[in-house]
Amino acid sequence: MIGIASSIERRSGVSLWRQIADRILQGIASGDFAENAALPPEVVLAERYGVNRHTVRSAIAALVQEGVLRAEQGRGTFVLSRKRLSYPIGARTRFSTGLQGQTTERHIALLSSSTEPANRRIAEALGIARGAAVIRLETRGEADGHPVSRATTWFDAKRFAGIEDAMAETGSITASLKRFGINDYLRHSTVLSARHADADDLAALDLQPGAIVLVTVAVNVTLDGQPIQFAESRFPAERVELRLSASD
Amino acid sequence: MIGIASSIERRSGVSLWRQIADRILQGIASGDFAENAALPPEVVLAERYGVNRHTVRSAIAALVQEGVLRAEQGRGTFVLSRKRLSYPIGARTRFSTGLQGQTTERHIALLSSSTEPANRRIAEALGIARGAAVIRLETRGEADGHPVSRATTWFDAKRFAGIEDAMAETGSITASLKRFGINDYLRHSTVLSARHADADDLAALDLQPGAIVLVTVAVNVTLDGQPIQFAESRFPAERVELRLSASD
DNA sequence: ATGATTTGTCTATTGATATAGACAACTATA
DNA sequence: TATAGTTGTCTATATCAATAGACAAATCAT
Repeated sequence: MIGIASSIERRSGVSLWRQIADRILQGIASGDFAENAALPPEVVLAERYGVNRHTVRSAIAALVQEGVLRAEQGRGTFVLSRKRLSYPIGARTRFSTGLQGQTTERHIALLSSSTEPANRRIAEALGIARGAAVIRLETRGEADGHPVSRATTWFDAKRFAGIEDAMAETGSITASLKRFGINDYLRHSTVLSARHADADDLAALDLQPGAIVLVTVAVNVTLDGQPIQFAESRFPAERVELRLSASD
Repeated sequence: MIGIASSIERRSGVSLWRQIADRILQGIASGDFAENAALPPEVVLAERYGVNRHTVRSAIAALVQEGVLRAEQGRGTFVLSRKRLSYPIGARTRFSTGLQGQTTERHIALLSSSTEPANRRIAEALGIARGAAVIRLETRGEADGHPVSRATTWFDAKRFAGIEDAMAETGSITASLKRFGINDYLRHSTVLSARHADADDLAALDLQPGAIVLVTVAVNVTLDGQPIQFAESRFPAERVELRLSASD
C-alpha cells in the first residue's frame, strides 16, 4: 500500500494480531519496511495501528515463527530477506521454466494419485462424459526446497493411463505429457480467486493458520484445442505473486 | 473444492465461525451447495466441520447478514442466487466492456482525488522522475448498483491535468483518456496477489470484516508503449473471480 | 559507567469466542 | 393432529484475544 490510510477491524472474526501481521507483510511487500532493516519499535507500531503493544508482539511472534522477521532483544526487530516469487501465467505457463532465474532448483513432487469418476465440472472442462474415469494427481511444487504451490490435477484416464508413474519419475508435467506424444500444449483458460488456506494447504505449503492462498483453475489444451488437463492450483499469497504475461 | 477433505484450524487468529463461513462460500462457488437449495441442517454441518452447532450458527448469521443465505425457522437455510462476477483480464482490460453481458449497468464512481509526489514505485512504473507530481484517483467500480472493485490510480499530473474532472463526469477511464488524445491503450503488466481487506476496502466494497480481496497492480500503456496509468485494484474474492483471457 | 532505547517476561482484568445443554417456535408430512 | 425435523433463544462455563502496567534484560551511544 502506498500511503493508503487504513485501520484495523475489531469483532471481525479475524484477530487483531493476525490483521497486523498481514499489514506488516504488506508493508514489506510494498517497500514500506525495507528488507534487512529494523522495523519501527513495538511501541510505535502499537500506536500506529491503534492497539496495545502486546497485540503487536503477538503479530511479530507469528511472523518470527514464519521466518519473516527476526527479533533481537535490545536491538530491534529485523526484516529478513523475503522477496516473493513471481509466478508467470500466460499461454505457455510451465512450472519449471516460469521460475527460471528466481530459483536454482525446482520440481513437482507427487503426493498421491487416484482414479475417480469425473463430476460435471471436470467432465465439461476435459470434454469427456460425466462419470468417465479420470486420474487425479495431488502435487506440490517446490523451489530450492521450499513449497511454492499445491495443485490438484485431472487427466482423462483412458488417454493418459499411467501418467502418475511418469509424474513420479520425472517431476514434471511437461515431461510426462511428452510420453503420451504431446510435445507442446497451451493454457486455454485461467480463472483466479483467493481464500483462506485449508488444513491440507497449510500442511503441504508449510503455512501458518490463517494464511491466504491464491487459487487458479486452469485448462490446458493441445495446439489444436483439445483439452488434456484440468487443474486447480493453490499458491501461498504471502510468498508468491502471479504475474500475467501480456503477450505470449 | 472437489472432494478435497480439509478441516478447520484452531488457535489460528481466524475465528472458527469465520473459517466455516469461508468454507460455505467455497461450497456454494464449487457447486457443493446448490443455489436456491437448502443447506444441510446446522447439526450436520457442525458434525462435518467438527465444531459446535452454535459456531455454525455464527457463520450462517454472518452470511445471512451478507445476503448470501436466508434462514427460515422450521424449514431450513437456503442459498440465495450468488453467481460470482467473472472479471476478464488481458491486453485490453476495460472495466465496462469486461462485464458486458453479466450486468446491465456499470460505471466507475470517483470517491476522491489528490495530487502528490510520486514515490519510487510509481515513478518507475510511469517512467517519470521520483517526486514529480502525480494525480491520485480513488475509485469504486459498480455494477447494477453493487460495488465490485475498489481502485487507486495514478496519472502523470503534467500530462493529465484535470483528469479527475473527466472521471467524475464520464465515470469511465477510457472516456477520460480520450479527452487527452488517447483513443486506445493496452495493459502492459499485471501482478496479482491477495490479502485481507482493510477498513477502507470493507467500507467501500460493502464487505464483512475478515473478507479477502484479490489485488491487481497494473500498468497501462499507449500503443507505442508509453506508460500512462498505474493502478492498484482490489476485488472482493467472494463476489468476483478474475478470468485471464488467453489471447487478446 | 551511565542513561536511553528496545525487546522479553510477568501478573491482572476484560471482552470475544467456542462449547454444552435444554427447550421454544415453526414447518412439513405421515 | 401427532410427530419428526429444523431454526431460534436462553443460560452457563471455559478458553482465547486484547488491554494495562510494571519491570527485567540486552544493546547502543554518550
